[in-house]
Amino acid sequence: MKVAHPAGLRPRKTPRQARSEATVDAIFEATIQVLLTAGARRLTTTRVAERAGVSAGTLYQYFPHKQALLYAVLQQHLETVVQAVEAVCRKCQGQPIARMADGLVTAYVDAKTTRADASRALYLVAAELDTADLLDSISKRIHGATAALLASAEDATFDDLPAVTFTLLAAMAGTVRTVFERSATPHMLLVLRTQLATLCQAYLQAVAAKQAAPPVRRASSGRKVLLPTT
Amino acid sequence: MKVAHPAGLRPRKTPRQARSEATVDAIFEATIQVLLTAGARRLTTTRVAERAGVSAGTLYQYFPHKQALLYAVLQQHLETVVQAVEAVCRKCQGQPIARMADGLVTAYVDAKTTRADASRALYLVAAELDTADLLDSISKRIHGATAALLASAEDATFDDLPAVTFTLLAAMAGTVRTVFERSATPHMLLVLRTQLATLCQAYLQAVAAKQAAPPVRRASSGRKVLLPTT
DNA sequence: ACCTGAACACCGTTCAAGT
DNA sequence: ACCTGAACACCGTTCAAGT
Repeated sequence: MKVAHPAGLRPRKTPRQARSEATVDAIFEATIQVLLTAGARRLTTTRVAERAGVSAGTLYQYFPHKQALLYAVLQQHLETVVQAVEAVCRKCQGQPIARMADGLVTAYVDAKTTRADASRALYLVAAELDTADLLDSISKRIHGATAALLASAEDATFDDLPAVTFTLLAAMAGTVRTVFERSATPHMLLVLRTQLATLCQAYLQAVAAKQAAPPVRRASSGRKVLLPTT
Repeated sequence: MKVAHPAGLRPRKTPRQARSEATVDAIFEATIQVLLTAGARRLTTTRVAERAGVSAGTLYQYFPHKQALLYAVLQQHLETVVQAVEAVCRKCQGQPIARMADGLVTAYVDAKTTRADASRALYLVAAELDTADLLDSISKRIHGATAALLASAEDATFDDLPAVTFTLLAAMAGTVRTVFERSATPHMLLVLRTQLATLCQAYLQAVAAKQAAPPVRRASSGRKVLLPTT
């Protein structure tokens, strides 16, 4: 995958030989390891270089400064999340909004759960970086995919699609983040999955401008019947 | 307000004379100023001391390390938020859930908006700190107040009150945070207020176990009529 | 091409000496 | 009691010298 790097955060040189490629991989892996074992505050370039088995100078041959290194690691992680969201957006095209909400929540939580510890470490690291542009570009891709998904809903249209998409994603991302930042217990993760799905479904149904076809039975109380969280 | 400080983050000494009290105030204010003008990464103890007009040694007389200083500033900000939430929880006792949702969202967003720039700076700073215990204690107070509020709802009860409270708050806090972290435009703030209120109302109505009295008219489509966001 | 490691500037933190 | 500022350890970053 080719990504535009903002000025100053571009890796210093691209490895052209097998040896240097191995070096970069080692530095990369070492960064995650140090992050996980020593924590964000004790992550020093010296420590990373040592763990990767190279000298400090070598590290700086590939990354102009510590920020660029962390940026690269963060970028890889976010790329995983984006691709998971994009995949689910393709998969759920044209389905009812309840299924879309389920799909998005599942994709998002899964993507974070696979490397929950790294996720947590990276949330912390992200703050020490100038990540505005990276987050912007990632957000735009997620926003685009999600807006297209919602527009294709079988049972609803939305008056203000950008605002709805924006809010839905901010709520999802924010809720997941809030939970993961406090090293989530398995129980919290379970609650998160079911409740967040309910929340997203409820929101989408509340702001739906029309329901093209009513494929969802209603309970006598008048409350919505929510699809099961698959 | 008296707050328990976790071991190691306690201010080193309590000012007992007018002179030293002024010193601490100056350090405190200088920290926020440096945070706002220089940013989190360029916030150094030297810079703070300089801006406060004291020597580095003096700063370390009151705070055992940089973390403790930032911790104190963060703590003050969070205290403001908690008190705003607690106030609105008292005010909305016994009202319908739609009004509660509105009240909570308004209180939360207002609390963040009053010092939006400091808020943003502090989100960044929080990551460099060991804030688990502080956030835990703040969360518990907010959770307690909110759970009590929801339990008093005029038109609903909840099967799993802790899970509902937990999710509602994580969604609110997370959404607000996500928006504020990208220096929110006035337009985004407006969208945030209205949409987040809708989202919280929709969620609470979706998980309400019963509606004691139906004071809310229903639209012919079967969708909920949401109370206006005051 | 790629790597090393001594060297430099700067930051967090301390402490003996001042008022 | 409170404050100063020189001093120390450590970290980010560089660069001349090696293979």
